[in-house]
Amino acid sequence: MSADKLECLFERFTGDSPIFLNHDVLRHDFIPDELPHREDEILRFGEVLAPSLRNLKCSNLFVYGKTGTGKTAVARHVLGRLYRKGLEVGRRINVCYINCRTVGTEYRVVSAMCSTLGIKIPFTGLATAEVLKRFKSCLEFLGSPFIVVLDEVDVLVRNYGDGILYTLTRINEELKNSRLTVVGISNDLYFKEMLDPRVLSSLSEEEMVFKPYTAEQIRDILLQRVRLAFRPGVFPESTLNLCSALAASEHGDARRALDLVRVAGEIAERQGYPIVREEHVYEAKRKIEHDRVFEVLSTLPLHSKILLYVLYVESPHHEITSGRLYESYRSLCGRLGVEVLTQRRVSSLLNELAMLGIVNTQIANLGRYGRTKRIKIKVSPKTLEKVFSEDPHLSDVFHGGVVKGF
DNA sequence: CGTCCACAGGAATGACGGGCGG
DNA sequence: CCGCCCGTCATTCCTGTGGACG
Repeated sequence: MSADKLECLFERFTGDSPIFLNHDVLRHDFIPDELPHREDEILRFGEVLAPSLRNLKCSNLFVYGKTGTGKTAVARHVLGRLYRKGLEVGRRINVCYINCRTVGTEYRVVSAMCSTLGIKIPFTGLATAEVLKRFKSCLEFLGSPFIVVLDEVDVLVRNYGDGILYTLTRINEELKNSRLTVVGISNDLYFKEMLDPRVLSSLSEEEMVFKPYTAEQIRDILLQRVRLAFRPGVFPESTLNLCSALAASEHGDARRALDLVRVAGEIAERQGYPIVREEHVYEAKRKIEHDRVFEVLSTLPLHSKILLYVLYVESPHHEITSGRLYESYRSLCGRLGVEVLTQRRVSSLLNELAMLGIVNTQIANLGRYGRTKRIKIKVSPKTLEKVFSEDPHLSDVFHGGVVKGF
């Protein structure tokens, strides 16, 4: 790119955007003042948590519904309002939102709870029980209510069991001055079956179900955001309708709908169009899918990437058995000068890849010829190639063109 | 009809980097 | 500084399994 073109590019970003008024309202972490078609849910949520304003124990709450049905937005909205109301009447209400997919382990959940109280916790080195002890004594000292929202709590329970939930729901028995309320949010409707009955009964003192949005409801949501986000006349109705229709066909996921709107706008802006057209939406759809997968893949641990590389080379379109995969994996590790993990470990990594939806696996019994797992990759070669070429360990092998024959 | 293949996946254990209290 | 404990990631050891083969 010549310097002049670059200058042009920069110049376009120095002035106000011809497309966007406020790009931020389309981001995931933006919580609008009004959530269309979730008024009832907000009230219910508020009813359950309001007693904290009197420093009373609230019922624990369990929320479930598919992705993009507004669970997180409602929770954060109510939490924010409650917190501000607390300030207004001079009562400290500790609110803590935790996404268990990002936070990941019991230890990190408890330390996140500590950090909303202002306690610094080292990222390793302490027993979880010790961190919990500090949390309890600090909360007891403050004497104020604490509300913790565990978003995607099913992920945590699947990996670590329901021990932490059991501890958290019983913690009130040891607190004299303060109250802990647990709100669990789950995408998985069958999550309840993983819970110990005692945990289930105390966690779901109150329950809410979020239904998917209909196409019309998604349209309303988009309309609200589009008005805030774009300059007048930039985002035509036909484009908006297309976005709602595409999202509604994907189980009424409002988040995906907003992604479509945002990315379509970005594409239009980058290409210098004065309005966002339907073709930009289709392009946005492709880009989102690609970016999502790429993001997941590129943050994978090295050995998982090596496994993907083997799958990419050996059988981009067909299945491979776990035994053959492991053999190829070993030889590639040798070539890369990387230590080789055991078969057992590789098996676990493979299960993680399957969980992420990157590969399909299926156990196959071949009778006399043993039992194996058939593995098939689900990611497009193009995305994989991009991941490999950007990985410091794999780019050499990949760029060297020595794709076959290791 | 029993055997036995070639793995799956659970449990126990170890190495490592790190914080804590004394 | 030391001895101890922790969480995490990996290894080692192990039992389990469905069906083609003999």
